[in-house]
Parts: sequence; C-alpha cells; structure tokens
Amino acid sequence: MKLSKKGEYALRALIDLGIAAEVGRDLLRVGEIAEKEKIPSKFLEQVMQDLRSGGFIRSQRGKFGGYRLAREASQIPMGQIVRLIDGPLAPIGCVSQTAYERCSCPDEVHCGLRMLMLDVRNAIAGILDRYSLADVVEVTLRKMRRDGITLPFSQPDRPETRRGARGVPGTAAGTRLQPLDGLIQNLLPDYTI
Amino acid sequence: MKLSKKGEYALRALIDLGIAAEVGRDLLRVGEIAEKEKIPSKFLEQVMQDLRSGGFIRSQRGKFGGYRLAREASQIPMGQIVRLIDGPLAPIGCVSQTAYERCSCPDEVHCGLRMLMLDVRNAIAGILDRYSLADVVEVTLRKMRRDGITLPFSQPDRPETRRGARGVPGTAAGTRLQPLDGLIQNLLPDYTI
DNA sequence: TTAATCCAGATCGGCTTTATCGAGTTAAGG
DNA sequence: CCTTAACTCGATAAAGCCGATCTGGATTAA
Repeated sequence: MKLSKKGEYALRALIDLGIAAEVGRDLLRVGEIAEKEKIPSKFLEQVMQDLRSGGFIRSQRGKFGGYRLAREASQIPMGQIVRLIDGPLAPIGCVSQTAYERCSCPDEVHCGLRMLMLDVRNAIAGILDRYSLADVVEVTLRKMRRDGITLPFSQPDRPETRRGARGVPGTAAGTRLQPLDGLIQNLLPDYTI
Repeated sequence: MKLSKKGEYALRALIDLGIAAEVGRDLLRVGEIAEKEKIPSKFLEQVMQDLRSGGFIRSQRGKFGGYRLAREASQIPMGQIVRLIDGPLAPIGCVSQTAYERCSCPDEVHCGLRMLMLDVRNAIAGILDRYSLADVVEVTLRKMRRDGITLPFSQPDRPETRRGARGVPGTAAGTRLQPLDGLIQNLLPDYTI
C-alpha cells in the first residue's frame, strides 16, 4: 500500500506551493523546495514537469523563474494528484473506479479479495478525494501558527517576486466538508486552541 | 497505493486455502491454486514459501504434497498477511505504527502530508486489521451459495486427502465484528437472501 | 524405482529512484 | 545590444527492486 517517492515528492511540493501562496509568495524555485524537503533536486525537477503537464502548476522560465500553482488550491483534490503521479488509488486494478482493469481471477463477482479491496479503495478515496490541497495547507498553517513556528517561505529572497498577500490569513478558500463521523482525526483543524 | 502482485497472490492463495478447509479439503497443491487464480505457478511457489516461513501455512512435501493453513483462519488477520509480504500498511514510513521510519521532511509534527497520510493509514489498517481470513472466506462462501455457484475445491481429486468436513456449512469460526458504522459495505455478508 | 510435489538458487527484463550533462530561456548589467 | 547568471527543460544512464522464468535438487507416496 505504498505511495511512491515520486508521489510523495509531488504532494510535498504542491503543499509547499500552497503554503507559499498563502504567505504571499506564489513563485518558488525547485531548489528551494528540494532544500527544504530534502529531495534530490534533479529528481524533483522531473516530478515538477509531470505536475506541469498535468495542469496543476505553471512554470516561469529563465532567471528568477520557478513554479506556481495553476489553480486555486481549493480546486486541487489530493486524490487527483496521487492519480496523476502514481495511478489509481485502488490497491488492485479490478476495484478502481477511475481506471478499472479486469483481473485474472475466475469470478470477479464472487471474489472475496475484491470485496475486501473495494472497501479499502473506498476508504482511501473517501479521504483523498474529499480533501483539497487548500485543506491540507490550512491545517498545516493553523498548526504551525498555534505552536509559534516561523512559517516557511515567509522571507522572500527576491522582493520583486512578492505579491500582495491575498486575503486575511485565516480560513483558506475551499469548501469545508463535513467530518467523516470519526474517521478523519488528523486533518481536522482543532479549534481547541 | 498499490498492493504488490506478490501480496495479491498471497492473499488469493490464503483465501483459497481457507475455502478449501471449509469445504473439506485442507491440502492444496500450488498448481491447483495457480491454475484457478491464473497465477504463474513458479512465482506462486516463491510466495508460498514466504507464507510458510511467515508461519501462515505449513507444507507437506513429496508426492501428493501441498500446503495447508497453519492456524485457524480466524486467527489470521488480513493486515498481517499484507505486512509480511508487502511491508507496512502505511503509505509512507513516518506514519507506520508497526515499522515507523523517520522521513526527510524538516518538521514531522507540523507536516501536512503526514497528517493526511496518517488518516489514510488508519483507514486502511482499520479495515485490514479488523477482518480475518475467516471473515473473507465466510462472506465469499455465503455469496457463492446464495448465487448457486459450485464451490471450488469441492471435488477432491485425491479422495485420500479428504477429511470430514468440520462443522455444518454456515457460520465459520471467528469472531464476528461489529460493523464499522457505514464504512464497510462489501465485506458485510448480506442477510437479505 | 518412479513420479509428483515442495524447496532453493540463478537469471532476466522492466520499472523506480537517483545522478549527470547539457541545451533552451529569461532577466539584469554593462 | 551583448554577455552572463540563474533558472527551467530534456535526454540519458546507473543502481536497485519487482515480477517472472528456468534449472535443478530434496522429499515422499505409490
């Protein structure tokens, strides 16, 4: 049930871009992200190009170039990112909703493994398809602020690339979804403090 | 979020062994399983040996040999099988409960990806650790009987290996677990017919 | 003794992860 | 305008793991 390194790096990079946008910098260099996340930077370049051709980010070439989100973070479901980089969420192809693939077993309808894995798929998709990048960014920033941590990408090393921080830091855009009755515990922002 | 082929084959083989035991045959040859499940039989041999050294099955060597379950199916949690063959259930190492591994990100506590993936891990483990092999076998058999399908491994090709079918075909052994309020849909045996 | 089966090891192609090199692109400075 | 620095792009290659195959040996029932 592993997420590939490529998928992990893609998610990390997008979360960083989301944080940066929320903090007032919407353009990040690959090197910056790679250094912060300890990712081999050339490998991250490849991942970024996959994300670009997938329509999640846009690139600005040349000196002082970099990457920025191509859409609002609230319009990027986490599940879609994983699907682009790692393929279907389903553990096995015959339970995938977005890329079904017949499996080798004799009778799919009465396959116990398939029933079990369909549950697993639904559990995974129920989480990843319900949360957007904006949700993850929001919770991350909230937790950091609560603990008094200096936000990353706060000091723009190139003042020219600054843009007016859009909106009051607080509720990120994006539809707030109803809690999944006790399933989601960690991504729910805790309003207790 | 893929399950490896090896993991898939291991689960298929164990389910078959569970079905066979429930039907009165507790010894299956690798070739039988491979043929039914359309698995490369030499590759399945490797998987079976991993399952053997993992303590899930016992082998009987020589002519008319084969494999049988080493314990009651109710004592084999599905999650443990996956862990043996594929490693931790968690999508990334830093959220694994059974094999935690520090990740490269600068601050694990405030890592949004980690929060998200911890939810995913818990969702996966919540399913795979709650259901035993006996549960999967029971639901499979129930569904087959309901649809009037001839059960696999019913006709023993070697009458000597028969053993008295233990117990009335119906409720398999194993603790029946309370439904996970709406999460599990496919593995719940439907008593509607 | 023979046949069927499990056991063990080497090997091979493909994919993943990572590294290397270099070419295209753009902004700034003279 | 020309050069240079700092980026993004693109292709390639090496190392390692995964899926699968092949060969042969060990074990046991008939």
